[in-house]
Amino acid sequence: MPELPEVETIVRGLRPFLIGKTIQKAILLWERTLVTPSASDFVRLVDGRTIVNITRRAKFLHILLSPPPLLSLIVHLRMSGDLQIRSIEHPTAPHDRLLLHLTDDHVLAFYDPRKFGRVWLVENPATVFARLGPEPLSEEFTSVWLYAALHRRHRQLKPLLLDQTFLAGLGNIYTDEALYRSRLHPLRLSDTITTVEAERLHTAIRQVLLDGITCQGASIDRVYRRGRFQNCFLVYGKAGQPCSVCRTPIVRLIVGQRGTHICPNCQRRT
DNA sequence: CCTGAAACCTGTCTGC
DNA sequence: TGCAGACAGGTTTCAG
Repeated sequence: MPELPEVETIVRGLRPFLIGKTIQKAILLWERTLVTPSASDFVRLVDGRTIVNITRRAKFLHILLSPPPLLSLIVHLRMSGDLQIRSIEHPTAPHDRLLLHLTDDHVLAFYDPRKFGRVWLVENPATVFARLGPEPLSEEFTSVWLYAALHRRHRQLKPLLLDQTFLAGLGNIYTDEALYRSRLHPLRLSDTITTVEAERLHTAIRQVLLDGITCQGASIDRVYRRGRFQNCFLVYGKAGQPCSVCRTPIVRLIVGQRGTHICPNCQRRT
């Protein structure tokens, strides 16, 4: 489900509600959701801890638990995950995988129909984030960095942009939209991108993510319902519909096993 | 190093 | 109506 803008929206929504709340009891409903530690250690370690902050790194949510030494509760929503606040009258729903009962009679539920989502509880969050590339909305991500990084590799553009060790936060939708906005073909080899093209791609990536956040993400199925960025898609899910620039029908192809949407006229391979 | 395929899962939609 | 098949916003692992 969620890419960077959706996760950012969820974090911003949860932050004012969760900060200051204390965990009274944890219930793990699907064992494989928890990467580390063991279920019994997890339940024991979070019990009685207070949420002091919640932030985002790439597509991970990072919930900080006091007292010191602080523990990091890290969540990746993968394809279908969501974090939802439940009232004590309706504390669970089908597909809930982890419940955190809070002392104010609310429940923080990790809801995840496809069971791909994962949770970590660690002392050092860097162990989970170790391999991630830069944040695309940070100052570290510049067009100069992007050009150099593209030329250090020899890979198809789209799978490279989806690689979280290269750049952290893009997913299938925002990659297609960024490539379309920068008029680059998803199969272009990364080391053939010119300086001007890298500048265009850099601008498009940042702009599409910022637009997504402004719209509070995109809602495509019933899992994530908050956003309206789906109304602004120019290519994703638009196969057969006319390109907004040249009216050529949008084409759907498969790149790196992922559905990929392009304007075959605006996004030439050579 | 790079690519593609398969695996992890469940739900929804389409077409016969 | 029933059923097979395709498809879904992600990531990891493995073979070539």
